[in-house]
Amino acid sequence: MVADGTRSRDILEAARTLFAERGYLGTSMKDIAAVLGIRAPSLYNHVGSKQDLLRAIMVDTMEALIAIHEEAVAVSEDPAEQLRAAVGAHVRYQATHAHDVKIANAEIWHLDEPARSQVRDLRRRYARAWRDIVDRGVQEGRFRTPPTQLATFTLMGMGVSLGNWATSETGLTDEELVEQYAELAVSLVLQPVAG
Amino acid sequence: MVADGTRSRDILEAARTLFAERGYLGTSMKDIAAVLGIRAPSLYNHVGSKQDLLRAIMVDTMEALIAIHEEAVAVSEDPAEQLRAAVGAHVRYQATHAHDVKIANAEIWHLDEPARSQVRDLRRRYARAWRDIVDRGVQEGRFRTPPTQLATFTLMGMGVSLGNWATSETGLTDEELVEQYAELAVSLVLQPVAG
DNA sequence: CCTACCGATCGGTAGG
DNA sequence: CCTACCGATCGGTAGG
Repeated sequence: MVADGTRSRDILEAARTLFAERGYLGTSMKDIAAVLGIRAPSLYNHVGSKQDLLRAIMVDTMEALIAIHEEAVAVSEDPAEQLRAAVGAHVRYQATHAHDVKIANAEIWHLDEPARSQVRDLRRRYARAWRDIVDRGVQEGRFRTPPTQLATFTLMGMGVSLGNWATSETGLTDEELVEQYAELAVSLVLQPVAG
Repeated sequence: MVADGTRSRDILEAARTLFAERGYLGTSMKDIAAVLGIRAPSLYNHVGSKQDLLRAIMVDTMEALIAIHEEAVAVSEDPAEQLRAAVGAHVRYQATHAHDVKIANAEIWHLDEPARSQVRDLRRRYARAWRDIVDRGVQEGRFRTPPTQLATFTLMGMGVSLGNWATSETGLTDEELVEQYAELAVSLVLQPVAG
Protein backbone atom coordinates (compact mmCIF):
# COMPACT_ATOMS: atom_id res chain seq x y z
CA MET A 1 0.00 0.00 0.00
CA VAL A 2 1.31 3.41 -0.85
CA ALA A 3 -1.58 5.64 -1.83
CA ASP A 4 -4.50 6.63 0.33
CA GLY A 5 -4.95 10.36 -0.08
CA THR A 6 -3.16 13.69 -0.08
CA ARG A 7 -1.20 12.79 3.03
CA SER A 8 0.23 9.85 1.20
CA ARG A 9 1.18 12.06 -1.73
CA ASP A 10 2.95 14.47 0.61
CA ILE A 11 4.96 11.61 2.03
CA LEU A 12 5.92 10.45 -1.44
CA GLU A 13 6.94 13.96 -2.36
CA ALA A 14 9.17 14.27 0.70
CA ALA A 15 10.66 10.86 -0.05
CA ARG A 16 11.39 11.90 -3.64
CA THR A 17 13.38 14.91 -2.52
CA LEU A 18 15.29 13.13 0.22
CA PHE A 19 16.01 9.93 -1.70
CA ALA A 20 17.37 12.00 -4.58
CA GLU A 21 19.56 14.15 -2.38
CA ARG A 22 20.88 11.69 0.19
CA GLY A 23 20.08 8.33 -1.35
CA TYR A 24 17.64 5.67 -0.15
CA LEU A 25 19.85 4.35 2.63
CA GLY A 26 20.89 7.87 3.59
CA THR A 27 17.26 8.78 4.26
CA SER A 28 15.46 7.59 7.38
CA MET A 29 11.74 7.42 7.92
CA LYS A 30 12.37 9.95 10.67
CA ASP A 31 13.82 12.35 8.06
CA ILE A 32 10.75 11.96 5.88
CA ALA A 33 8.40 12.46 8.80
CA ALA A 34 10.31 15.56 9.88
CA VAL A 35 9.54 17.24 6.55
CA LEU A 36 5.84 16.85 7.32
CA GLY A 37 6.28 17.87 10.96
CA ILE A 38 5.23 14.48 12.35
CA ARG A 39 6.92 11.45 13.96
CA ALA A 40 8.22 8.49 12.04
CA PRO A 41 5.73 5.86 13.27
CA SER A 42 2.85 7.99 12.03
CA LEU A 43 3.99 7.42 8.47
CA TYR A 44 2.87 3.81 8.74
CA ASN A 45 -0.74 4.89 8.80
CA HIS A 46 -0.31 5.92 5.18
CA VAL A 47 2.42 3.77 3.66
CA GLY A 48 3.27 0.14 4.11
CA SER A 49 7.02 0.45 4.30
CA LYS A 50 10.04 2.43 3.20
CA GLN A 51 10.46 -0.05 0.35
CA ASP A 52 6.96 0.77 -0.86
CA LEU A 53 8.00 4.39 -1.32
CA LEU A 54 11.05 3.45 -3.35
CA ARG A 55 9.12 0.96 -5.44
CA ALA A 56 6.34 3.44 -6.21
CA ILE A 57 8.82 6.09 -7.32
CA MET A 58 10.90 3.79 -9.50
CA VAL A 59 8.09 1.90 -11.19
CA ASP A 60 6.04 5.03 -11.82
CA THR A 61 9.05 6.82 -13.28
CA MET A 62 10.00 4.06 -15.69
CA GLU A 63 6.41 3.62 -16.79
CA ALA A 64 6.06 7.35 -17.33
CA LEU A 65 9.26 7.46 -19.38
CA ILE A 66 8.03 4.65 -21.60
CA ALA A 67 4.63 6.28 -21.97
CA ILE A 68 5.94 9.68 -23.03
CA HIS A 69 8.46 8.01 -25.30
CA GLU A 70 5.75 6.08 -27.14
CA GLU A 71 3.67 9.22 -27.38
CA ALA A 72 6.63 11.14 -28.81
CA VAL A 73 7.50 8.47 -31.36
CA ALA A 74 3.93 8.50 -32.63
CA VAL A 75 4.29 12.03 -34.00
CA SER A 76 5.86 10.88 -37.25
CA GLU A 77 7.03 7.99 -39.39
CA ASP A 78 10.33 9.69 -40.09
CA PRO A 79 13.10 8.37 -37.82
CA ALA A 80 14.77 11.77 -37.61
CA GLU A 81 11.54 13.39 -36.48
CA GLN A 82 10.92 10.56 -34.05
CA LEU A 83 14.38 11.01 -32.62
CA ARG A 84 13.87 14.72 -32.20
CA ALA A 85 10.60 14.11 -30.40
CA ALA A 86 12.00 11.30 -28.26
CA VAL A 87 15.00 13.32 -27.13
CA GLY A 88 12.70 16.24 -26.45
CA ALA A 89 10.41 14.12 -24.30
CA HIS A 90 13.34 12.49 -22.53
CA VAL A 91 15.08 15.75 -21.71
CA ARG A 92 11.86 17.45 -20.76
CA TYR A 93 11.02 14.68 -18.33
CA GLN A 94 14.50 14.85 -16.90
CA ALA A 95 14.18 18.59 -16.42
CA THR A 96 10.78 18.42 -14.74
CA HIS A 97 11.28 15.20 -12.78
CA ALA A 98 15.00 15.37 -12.03
CA HIS A 99 14.61 13.74 -8.63
CA ASP A 100 12.71 10.73 -9.91
CA VAL A 101 15.09 10.08 -12.79
CA LYS A 102 18.07 10.29 -10.47
CA ILE A 103 16.46 7.81 -8.08
CA ALA A 104 15.48 5.47 -10.90
CA ASN A 105 19.07 5.43 -12.11
CA ALA A 106 20.77 5.20 -8.74
CA GLU A 107 18.75 2.96 -6.46
CA ILE A 108 18.23 -0.24 -8.42
CA TRP A 109 20.32 -2.19 -5.96
CA HIS A 110 18.32 -1.05 -2.97
CA LEU A 111 15.05 -2.09 -4.50
CA ASP A 112 13.96 -5.51 -3.22
CA GLU A 113 12.82 -8.30 -5.46
CA PRO A 114 10.56 -8.81 -7.27
CA ALA A 115 10.31 -5.07 -7.96
CA ARG A 116 13.97 -4.91 -8.94
CA SER A 117 13.44 -7.35 -11.79
CA GLN A 118 10.33 -5.50 -12.81
CA VAL A 119 12.19 -2.19 -13.05
CA ARG A 120 15.07 -3.85 -14.88
CA ASP A 121 12.59 -5.13 -17.44
CA LEU A 122 11.08 -1.69 -17.87
CA ARG A 123 14.58 -0.30 -18.37
CA ARG A 124 15.36 -2.85 -21.02
CA ARG A 125 12.09 -2.08 -22.75
CA TYR A 126 12.91 1.61 -22.75
CA ALA A 127 16.42 1.06 -24.10
CA ARG A 128 15.07 -1.21 -26.83
CA ALA A 129 12.56 1.42 -27.92
CA TRP A 130 15.43 3.88 -28.42
CA ARG A 131 17.50 1.34 -30.22
CA ASP A 132 14.58 0.64 -32.57
CA ILE A 133 14.43 4.23 -33.75
CA VAL A 134 18.14 4.35 -34.48
CA ASP A 135 18.13 0.95 -36.17
CA ARG A 136 15.27 1.87 -38.42
CA GLY A 137 16.90 5.15 -39.34
CA VAL A 138 20.00 3.23 -40.35
CA GLN A 139 18.00 0.67 -42.32
CA GLU A 140 16.18 3.38 -44.23
CA GLY A 141 19.49 5.01 -45.06
CA ARG A 142 18.61 8.17 -43.22
CA PHE A 143 21.15 7.76 -40.40
CA ARG A 144 24.77 7.00 -40.74
CA THR A 145 25.80 3.45 -40.00
CA PRO A 146 27.37 2.16 -36.76
CA PRO A 147 28.28 2.59 -34.06
CA THR A 148 24.53 2.39 -33.62
CA GLN A 149 24.61 1.10 -30.09
CA LEU A 150 27.00 3.72 -28.81
CA ALA A 151 24.97 6.44 -30.48
CA THR A 152 21.87 5.12 -28.75
CA PHE A 153 23.57 5.16 -25.36
CA THR A 154 24.80 8.67 -25.99
CA LEU A 155 21.31 9.81 -26.95
CA MET A 156 19.83 8.32 -23.80
CA GLY A 157 22.53 9.97 -21.74
CA MET A 158 21.53 13.40 -22.95
CA GLY A 159 20.22 15.49 -20.13
CA VAL A 160 21.56 13.16 -17.47
CA SER A 161 24.69 15.28 -17.36
CA LEU A 162 22.52 18.21 -16.31
CA GLY A 163 22.12 16.70 -12.90
CA ASN A 164 25.58 15.15 -12.84
CA TRP A 165 27.89 17.92 -13.94
CA ALA A 166 25.96 21.11 -14.23
CA THR A 167 24.56 23.06 -11.37
CA SER A 168 21.77 23.81 -13.82
CA GLU A 169 23.50 27.07 -14.61
CA THR A 170 22.97 26.91 -18.34
CA GLY A 171 20.88 30.05 -18.42
CA LEU A 172 18.37 28.29 -20.64
CA THR A 173 14.71 27.69 -20.04
CA ASP A 174 13.56 24.09 -19.96
CA GLU A 175 12.05 24.36 -23.42
CA GLU A 176 15.19 25.86 -24.93
CA LEU A 177 17.11 23.03 -23.38
CA VAL A 178 14.74 20.50 -24.89
CA GLU A 179 15.01 21.97 -28.38
CA GLN A 180 18.75 22.32 -28.37
CA TYR A 181 19.30 18.80 -27.16
CA ALA A 182 16.95 17.56 -29.85
CA GLU A 183 18.99 19.33 -32.53
CA LEU A 184 22.20 17.99 -31.06
CA ALA A 185 20.71 14.52 -31.17
CA VAL A 186 19.81 14.51 -34.85
CA SER A 187 23.16 16.01 -35.73
CA LEU A 188 24.75 13.07 -33.95
CA VAL A 189 23.18 10.39 -36.10
CA LEU A 190 22.01 12.15 -39.23
CA GLN A 191 25.23 13.04 -40.89
CA PRO A 192 28.16 11.12 -42.30
CA VAL A 193 31.43 11.29 -40.41
CA ALA A 194 33.80 13.99 -41.55
CA GLY A 195 37.47 13.21 -42.03
CA MET B 1 45.78 7.19 6.99
CA VAL B 2 44.80 4.89 4.20
CA ALA B 3 47.94 3.35 2.72
CA ASP B 4 50.44 1.21 4.57
CA GLY B 5 51.14 -1.76 2.31
CA THR B 6 49.59 -4.45 0.17
CA ARG B 7 47.02 -5.24 2.83
CA SER B 8 45.82 -1.70 2.62
CA ARG B 9 45.58 -1.93 -1.16
CA ASP B 10 43.53 -5.11 -0.86
CA ILE B 11 41.13 -3.35 1.46
CA LEU B 12 40.80 -0.44 -0.95
CA GLU B 13 40.18 -2.84 -3.80
CA ALA B 14 37.41 -4.61 -1.89
CA ALA B 15 35.91 -1.26 -0.96
CA ARG B 16 35.96 -0.16 -4.59
CA THR B 17 33.95 -3.17 -5.69
CA LEU B 18 31.45 -3.04 -2.85
CA PHE B 19 30.94 0.73 -2.84
CA ALA B 20 30.29 0.61 -6.58
CA GLU B 21 27.81 -2.25 -6.35
CA ARG B 22 25.89 -1.48 -3.17
CA GLY B 23 26.81 2.12 -2.48
CA TYR B 24 28.80 3.58 0.40
CA LEU B 25 26.03 3.33 2.97
CA GLY B 26 25.02 -0.09 1.68
CA THR B 27 28.48 -1.43 2.41
CA SER B 28 29.57 -2.20 5.98
CA MET B 29 33.11 -2.56 7.23
CA LYS B 30 32.10 -6.15 8.01
CA ASP B 31 31.33 -6.68 4.31
CA ILE B 32 34.73 -5.37 3.31
CA ALA B 33 36.49 -7.49 5.90
CA ALA B 34 34.58 -10.59 4.76
CA VAL B 35 36.07 -10.24 1.26
CA LEU B 36 39.53 -10.55 2.82
CA GLY B 37 38.45 -13.31 5.18
CA ILE B 38 39.01 -11.28 8.33
CA ARG B 39 36.88 -9.50 10.95
CA ALA B 40 35.79 -5.90 10.72
CA PRO B 41 37.86 -4.50 13.63
CA SER B 42 41.07 -5.79 12.02
CA LEU B 43 40.59 -3.32 9.18
CA TYR B 44 41.44 -0.49 11.55
CA ASN B 45 45.03 -1.65 11.73
CA HIS B 46 45.35 -0.54 8.12
CA VAL B 47 42.86 2.23 7.49
CA GLY B 48 41.74 5.10 9.65
CA SER B 49 38.04 4.97 8.91
CA LYS B 50 35.40 4.06 6.35
CA GLN B 51 35.43 7.70 5.27
CA ASP B 52 39.14 7.46 4.52
CA LEU B 53 38.42 4.72 2.00
CA LEU B 54 35.77 6.78 0.24
CA ARG B 55 37.94 9.87 0.23
CA ALA B 56 40.94 8.04 -1.19
CA ILE B 57 38.86 6.56 -4.00
CA MET B 58 37.13 9.78 -4.97
CA VAL B 59 40.12 12.11 -4.80
CA ASP B 60 42.42 9.70 -6.61
CA THR B 61 39.85 9.16 -9.33
CA MET B 62 39.24 12.82 -10.02
CA GLU B 63 42.95 13.59 -10.01
CA ALA B 64 43.60 10.70 -12.38
CA LEU B 65 40.86 11.90 -14.74
CA ILE B 66 42.33 15.38 -14.81
CA ALA B 67 45.85 14.03 -15.35
CA ILE B 68 44.95 11.80 -18.30
CA HIS B 69 42.84 14.58 -19.73
CA GLU B 70 45.74 17.04 -19.70
CA GLU B 71 48.00 14.41 -21.19
CA ALA B 72 45.48 13.73 -23.95
CA VAL B 73 44.95 17.39 -24.77
CA ALA B 74 48.70 17.86 -25.16
CA VAL B 75 48.83 15.65 -28.26
CA SER B 76 47.82 18.47 -30.60
CA GLU B 77 46.95 22.11 -31.03
CA ASP B 78 43.94 21.23 -33.15
CA PRO B 79 40.72 21.29 -31.10
CA ALA B 80 39.23 18.40 -33.08
CA GLU B 81 42.27 16.25 -32.41
CA GLN B 82 42.25 17.29 -28.78
CA LEU B 83 38.61 16.34 -28.50
CA ARG B 84 39.23 12.95 -30.06
CA ALA B 85 42.07 12.32 -27.61
CA ALA B 86 40.13 13.61 -24.62
CA VAL B 87 37.08 11.46 -25.35
CA GLY B 88 39.38 8.51 -25.93
CA ALA B 89 41.08 9.00 -22.58
CA HIS B 90 37.77 9.59 -20.81
CA VAL B 91 36.09 6.51 -22.22
CA ARG B 92 39.18 4.38 -21.73
CA TYR B 93 39.35 5.36 -18.09
CA GLN B 94 35.67 4.65 -17.68
CA ALA B 95 36.11 1.22 -19.23
CA THR B 96 39.10 0.27 -17.09
CA HIS B 97 38.04 1.95 -13.85
CA ALA B 98 34.28 1.63 -14.05
CA HIS B 99 33.87 1.16 -10.30
CA ASP B 100 35.83 4.26 -9.38
CA VAL B 101 34.02 6.48 -11.84
CA LYS B 102 30.67 5.25 -10.62
CA ILE B 103 31.63 5.97 -7.03
CA ALA B 104 33.02 9.40 -7.90
CA ASN B 105 29.73 10.28 -9.56
CA ALA B 106 27.40 8.77 -7.01
CA GLU B 107 28.79 9.31 -3.53
CA ILE B 108 29.52 13.03 -3.33
CA TRP B 109 26.89 13.47 -0.66
CA HIS B 110 28.32 10.79 1.56
CA LEU B 111 31.77 12.30 1.51
CA ASP B 112 32.39 14.44 4.61
CA GLU B 113 33.79 17.93 4.48
CA PRO B 114 36.33 19.16 3.69
CA ALA B 115 36.93 16.37 1.17
CA ARG B 116 33.53 17.01 -0.42
CA SER B 117 34.46 20.55 -1.35
CA GLN B 118 37.83 19.35 -2.59
CA VAL B 119 36.23 16.81 -4.91
CA ARG B 120 33.68 19.34 -6.08
CA ASP B 121 36.53 21.67 -7.01
CA LEU B 122 38.29 18.90 -8.93
CA ARG B 123 35.03 18.20 -10.76
CA ARG B 124 34.63 21.83 -11.72
CA ARG B 125 38.20 21.91 -12.93
CA TYR B 126 37.62 18.84 -15.06
CA ALA B 127 34.42 20.23 -16.55
CA ARG B 128 36.13 23.53 -17.31
CA ALA B 129 38.94 21.77 -19.14
CA TRP B 130 36.36 20.13 -21.41
CA ARG B 131 34.54 23.36 -21.93
CA ASP B 132 37.79 25.04 -22.93
CA ILE B 133 38.38 22.64 -25.80
CA VAL B 134 34.90 23.14 -27.16
CA ASP B 135 35.04 26.91 -26.71
CA ARG B 136 38.33 27.18 -28.53
CA GLY B 137 37.08 25.00 -31.35
CA VAL B 138 34.14 27.34 -31.75
CA GLN B 139 36.32 30.47 -31.61
CA GLU B 140 38.61 29.10 -34.28
CA GLY B 141 35.64 28.35 -36.48
CA ARG B 142 36.32 24.64 -36.50
CA PHE B 143 33.28 23.63 -34.45
CA ARG B 144 29.74 24.63 -35.02
CA THR B 145 28.38 27.32 -32.71
CA PRO B 146 26.20 26.75 -29.67
CA PRO B 147 24.79 24.95 -27.84
CA THR B 148 28.38 24.70 -26.66
CA GLN B 149 27.54 23.89 -23.08
CA LEU B 150 25.09 21.11 -23.88
CA ALA B 151 27.56 19.60 -26.33
CA THR B 152 30.18 19.62 -23.60
CA PHE B 153 27.88 17.87 -21.17
CA THR B 154 27.00 15.32 -23.80
CA LEU B 155 30.66 14.68 -24.54
CA MET B 156 31.43 14.16 -20.88
CA GLY B 157 28.48 11.81 -20.58
CA MET B 158 29.88 9.51 -23.24
CA GLY B 159 30.75 6.17 -21.79
CA VAL B 160 28.78 6.77 -18.61
CA SER B 161 25.81 5.12 -20.26
CA LEU B 162 27.88 1.96 -20.54
CA GLY B 163 27.53 1.41 -16.84
CA ASN B 164 24.07 2.88 -16.63
CA TRP B 165 22.16 1.27 -19.44
CA ALA B 166 24.26 -1.38 -21.05
CA THR B 167 25.21 -4.65 -19.47
CA SER B 168 28.43 -4.11 -21.39
CA GLU B 169 27.08 -6.34 -24.12
CA THR B 170 28.34 -4.24 -26.99
CA GLY B 171 30.60 -6.96 -28.33
CA LEU B 172 33.39 -4.42 -28.72
CA THR B 173 36.83 -4.45 -27.21
CA ASP B 174 37.73 -1.53 -24.98
CA GLU B 175 39.89 0.01 -27.68
CA GLU B 176 37.19 -0.26 -30.34
CA LEU B 177 34.84 1.39 -27.90
CA VAL B 178 37.29 4.19 -27.34
CA GLU B 179 37.80 4.84 -31.05
CA GLN B 180 34.15 4.75 -31.94
CA TYR B 181 33.19 7.09 -29.14
CA ALA B 182 35.94 9.45 -30.24
CA GLU B 183 34.55 9.51 -33.78
CA LEU B 184 31.06 10.03 -32.46
CA ALA B 185 32.34 12.93 -30.40
CA VAL B 186 33.90 14.87 -33.24
CA SER B 187 30.86 14.27 -35.42
CA LEU B 188 28.83 15.88 -32.66
CA VAL B 189 30.61 19.20 -32.70
CA LEU B 190 32.47 19.34 -35.98
CA GLN B 191 29.66 19.69 -38.45
CA PRO B 192 27.01 22.27 -39.16
CA VAL B 193 23.45 21.32 -38.33
CA ALA B 194 21.46 19.86 -41.18
CA GLY B 195 17.92 21.05 -41.79
C1' DC C 1 -1.50 11.25 15.44
C1' DC C 2 1.47 9.96 19.69
C1' DT C 3 5.01 7.50 23.16
C1' DA C 4 7.38 3.54 24.30
C1' DC C 5 9.78 0.01 22.75
C1' DC C 6 11.64 -4.25 19.85
C1' DG C 7 15.69 -6.61 17.63
C1' DA C 8 19.18 -5.78 14.37
C1' DT C 9 22.97 -3.48 12.59
C1' DC C 10 26.19 0.10 12.29
C1' DG C 11 31.27 2.34 12.82
C1' DG C 12 34.59 2.24 15.87
C1' DT C 13 37.41 1.26 20.43
C1' DA C 14 39.66 -1.45 24.21
C1' DG C 15 42.70 -4.58 25.26
C1' DG C 16 45.26 -8.26 24.32
C1' DC D 1 44.87 -10.64 13.88
C1' DC D 2 41.07 -11.65 17.50
C1' DT D 3 36.77 -11.26 21.01
C1' DA D 4 34.02 -8.36 23.60
C1' DC D 5 31.76 -4.44 23.78
C1' DC D 6 30.23 0.81 23.32
C1' DG D 7 26.58 4.23 21.99
C1' DA D 8 23.84 5.46 18.18
C1' DT D 9 20.58 4.70 14.75
C1' DC D 10 17.71 2.04 11.97
C1' DG D 11 12.75 0.16 10.21
C1' DG D 12 8.92 -1.20 12.14
C1' DT D 13 5.19 -2.68 15.88
C1' DA D 14 2.11 -2.30 20.01
C1' DG D 15 -1.24 -0.07 21.97
C1' DG D 16 -3.77 3.64 22.65
